[in-house]
Amino acid sequence: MDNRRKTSKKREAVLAALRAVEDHPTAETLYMRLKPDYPELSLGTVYRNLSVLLEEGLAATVATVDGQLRYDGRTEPHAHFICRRCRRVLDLELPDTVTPMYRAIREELGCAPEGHSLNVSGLCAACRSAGRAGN
Amino acid sequence: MDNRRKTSKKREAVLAALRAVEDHPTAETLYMRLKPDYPELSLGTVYRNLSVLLEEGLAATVATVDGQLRYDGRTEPHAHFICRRCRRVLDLELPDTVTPMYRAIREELGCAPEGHSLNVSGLCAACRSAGRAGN
DNA sequence: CTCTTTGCAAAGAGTTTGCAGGGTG
DNA sequence: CACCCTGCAAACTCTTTGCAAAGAG
Repeated sequence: MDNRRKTSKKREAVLAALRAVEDHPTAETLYMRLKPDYPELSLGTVYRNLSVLLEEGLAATVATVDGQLRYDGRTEPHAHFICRRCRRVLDLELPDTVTPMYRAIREELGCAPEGHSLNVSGLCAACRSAGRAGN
Repeated sequence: MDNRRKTSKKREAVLAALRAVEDHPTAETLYMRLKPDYPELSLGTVYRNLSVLLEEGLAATVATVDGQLRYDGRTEPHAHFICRRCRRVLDLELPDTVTPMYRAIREELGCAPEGHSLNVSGLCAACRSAGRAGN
């Protein structure tokens, strides 16, 4: 067996599309964005390539929102804000509270932390001002 | 329309089962645990009752692990440790770093935080000692 | 009695997978 | 030219939903 990975235009396109945007798209959103430029692209290929990118550490998952996985092209650890109204996912830049937390977990529980995800939910700024009336 | 909620043995049982355990079961796990005592129970009812309990704030969701939603009977905010090997979800007692974080989010981004979830992943203590050889 | 809850089974939705053909090294 | 990657569509899995019957107030 060979197992070496070959370069693929589609995979590069998926990664580029993921990195090009600030939002945290679903597989289907990525598919729809790429479709105009790659008319023969199929949704299955997007899923397959996303899973390869995750495996290679070039992409990450944020969370499952409304039953759909959200992907992220940024792999440095950072937190997210998930709006309960528009369902947008925003990046949060927060000071690092992780290092001491990891040490505490290791020492008190004997677990070996390797990564984490911090998602804050609520109403984003846009929805706050838009929605004074409803909700 | 009436809309008043009626008490239901099944719903109480679901909540009790959720509170009885330290783990963070899936709907199906709960179903299998309850089945011996409620032989006529159906999986759909578990799902329906879980969603009612979430709505009433009596239960919470932790995260989607391997495509299945994990539920939690504890509703005070707390963090979780998700083992990448045995897929167990453990409670973490961490000092509160949230209050200042919420304020920062509100002031810098204009978002209104309402809740959050913090999940740390890695190897749990049991898997660490068990798995010296593999993985 | 009225409205909610339930069992059952079918429908939905997101994701994965098998296969035959095309692409890359 | 060996093996990976892709399109297509079917298969899978988790969750939701419609309906008629049972249960609660």
